[in-house]
Amino acid sequence: MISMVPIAKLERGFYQRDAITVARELLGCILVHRVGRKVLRARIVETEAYVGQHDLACHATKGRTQRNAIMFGPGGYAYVYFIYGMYDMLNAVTGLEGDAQAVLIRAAEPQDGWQASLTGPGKLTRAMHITRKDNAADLYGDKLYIEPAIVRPQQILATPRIGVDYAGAWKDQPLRFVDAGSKALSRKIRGYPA
DNA sequence: TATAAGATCGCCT
DNA sequence: GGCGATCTTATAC
Repeated sequence: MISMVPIAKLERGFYQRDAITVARELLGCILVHRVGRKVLRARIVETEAYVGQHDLACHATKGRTQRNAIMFGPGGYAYVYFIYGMYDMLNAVTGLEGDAQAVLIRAAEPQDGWQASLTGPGKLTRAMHITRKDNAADLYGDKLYIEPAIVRPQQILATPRIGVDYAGAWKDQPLRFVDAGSKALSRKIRGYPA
C-alpha cells in the first residue's frame, strides 16, 4: 500500500525572505511542473541570488518595467523571461512586496527515473516545458511549485554569478550557490564553502 | 521606428 | 576558449 501522506509544498513564507537565504535553501528542493498528464520533478542543484534594485546585475536595477514587474510584488511567484532569442529563464521571486529580489534556478537533477539534461537555466526550462506563459505563476498553486528537500546538500559552494560581467563590482559577488555533491554538474566547480 | 544588448547553448578550433 | 544563432525588451530618436 502506497502511503497517502500529502506531499508538502513550500509555502509563501519560505519565499518572503531575502534572496540569498532562499537561494541557499532551494538547493536540494524539488521543482515540480505539471504538464498535461505528466508531472515533471527535478532536484535543484544550482541557484543564483539577485538581491534587489541596488544589485547592478538584477533586472530590477533600472526600476520597474513591463518585463520585471512581477519581481516588485511579494515573494512566492515565478518570474520567467525570454533571453538571447532562444531561452526562457525561471526565477522564484523572493522578499516582501516592493523589494525586487529573485532567485534564478540554474540546474537540477531529474527525478522519478526521468532522463533529461537540466544543467543550465535554458536547458532546464526547455526540458521542463516552462515558458513565459508561466510568468507570474503562483508558486503555491498546483501547476508549478517546489517541494521541500528530501536530501539536503552536504556541502554548498558559492561562486560569482554567470554571464553578468557588465555588472561592475556586483559581478564578483559570491551569489551563485551549488550543491557540491551533485553528480549532474561538472566535477570541477570551484567555489568557496558557504 | 530603429537600435543595441542580453541572468545561454552548442559547435568550432 | 571563442563565436554565431536568434528575437524580445528597453531605451533612444
